[in-house]
Amino acid sequence: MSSASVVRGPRDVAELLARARAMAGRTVGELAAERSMYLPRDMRHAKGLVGILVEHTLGVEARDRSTAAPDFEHLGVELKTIPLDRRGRPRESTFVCHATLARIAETDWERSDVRRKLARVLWVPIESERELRLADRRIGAPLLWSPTGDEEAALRADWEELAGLVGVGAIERIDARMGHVLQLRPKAAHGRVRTIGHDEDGAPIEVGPRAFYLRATFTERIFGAASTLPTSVA
DNA sequence: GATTGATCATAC
DNA sequence: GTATGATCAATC
Repeated sequence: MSSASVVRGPRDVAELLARARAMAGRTVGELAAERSMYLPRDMRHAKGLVGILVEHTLGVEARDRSTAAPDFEHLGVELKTIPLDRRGRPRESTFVCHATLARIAETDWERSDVRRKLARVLWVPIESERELRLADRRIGAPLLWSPTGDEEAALRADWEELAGLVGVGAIERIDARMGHVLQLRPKAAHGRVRTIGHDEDGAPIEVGPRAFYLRATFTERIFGAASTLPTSVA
């Protein structure tokens, strides 16, 4: 494999999986060196960097960002890295997608960005103990996942509750404690960012941008169900 | 220790 | 400025 070359997109899911499996056991430092990517010492300045690195390594191509299409659009597969602790449990919630507050009331679960993104996900675990240097973190075995019937029902219920509240102008009453598996949380470069929402009367109001996230308790079950870990979390 | 709200980097 | 890639850090 030549260094820093652009990786072409995988032809099919089998090729994508083969590439992902080939990454397993390698370190973030190795992958970064191949792609001539600089790794900051401080994780504070490296948020999202491993995600981009894995995208490039697997061949996610530049694409239209104006629609919420999955990373591998022609395969219908979304790529997500997920930080795991030494017990194999997710250390963080998982960003799903931006919430289009002004328009969310016009859609439904079936046509939602959340459902489209999560229809099929290639999870790439990253060994992520806090004290482990970024370059030394290893890539784990990938997992191609689609929601089970129960999982989709849970996602749908949360989405409908949250989107419903946004739709009736009650966004200010939503906080991250809502949602059993799916949350709506702030998502912005900094605290002064504002976007347009609507109040109860349909009048435009300025609110902080929000995004959908999967709770760690939800993603933990995904890995628990398929995991080869010696003990699952009772 | 887990969770919520805030924040950081990059592409366009 | 918006959206995607996430993790940090204050708080519970």
